Amino acid sequence: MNDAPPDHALRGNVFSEHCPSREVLKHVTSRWGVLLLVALGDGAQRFGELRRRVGGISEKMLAQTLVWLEQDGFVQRIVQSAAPPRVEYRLTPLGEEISGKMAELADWLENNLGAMLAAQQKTPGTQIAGV
Amino acid sequence: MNDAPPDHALRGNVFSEHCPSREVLKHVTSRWGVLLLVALGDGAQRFGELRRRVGGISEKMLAQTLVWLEQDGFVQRIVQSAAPPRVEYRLTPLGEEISGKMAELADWLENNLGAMLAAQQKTPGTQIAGV
DNA sequence: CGGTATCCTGACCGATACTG
DNA sequence: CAGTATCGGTCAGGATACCG
Repeated sequence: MNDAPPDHALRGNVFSEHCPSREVLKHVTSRWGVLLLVALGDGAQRFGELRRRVGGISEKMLAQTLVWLEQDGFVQRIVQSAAPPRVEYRLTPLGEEISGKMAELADWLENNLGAMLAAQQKTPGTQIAGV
Repeated sequence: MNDAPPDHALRGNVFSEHCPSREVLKHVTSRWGVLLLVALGDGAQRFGELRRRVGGISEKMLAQTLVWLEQDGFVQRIVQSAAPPRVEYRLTPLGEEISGKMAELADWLENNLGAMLAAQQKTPGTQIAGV
């Protein structure tokens, strides 16, 4: 098939309230979406592997988030057998791209965590009470 | 005073459930956090400007998200006057970096939106691996 | 203009139990 | 192992009203 759709035919605008890109943005930046995309960047992995790797995720949210990412075209679900259920999740080419970006973000965050924690401890010039 | 070389002294791990990086990640990937960081990438802007630019944001969440970003050290709040209140928000050097990454993400998303919408309309493609 | 405080809803999300 | 179903809590987030 001609799997090169006209990406240029349509351009989103995340600043526009009703742009469909908002929905995708919501999925990839969701609490677990970003972590799953980064984790899958290392290659196809099984349900249980992902569950163990992403600290704190519940089965429900793992399944839910994988569905989102699959529907958006970032992840492909591959059933390898059925006797003992064996399912793998792997990034699509589209998913590889966004995974790379999220990995960059995560990596930068991990490296600069010190600076942020330092910032958090400084006396806020304008503090809002009760936040 | 100069007892702060924290950047390399501490490295986070987003996969770890209780790592403080999770909190920062939550802020920057929050519904409005990513959009505000991208918007502020164009330069310092006022409250009302941001409100108008980011479609759908409420005053409460604008203020709230700005507080988060300020506390994490990404945004600086600058009061220029008090007669007619004039407040500007601008990225710190730290904020510039992460803003750039989020802008890349948003840009990629906008450009590839067509591919994602196409994926969403296809029948869920669970594959039986003949690999 | 640039916020702040309060109330309220809905969704995200976790815990648990159950299925194939 | 890989989920699905259900219940319920917490909290992001919206609406409104008010202040400097």
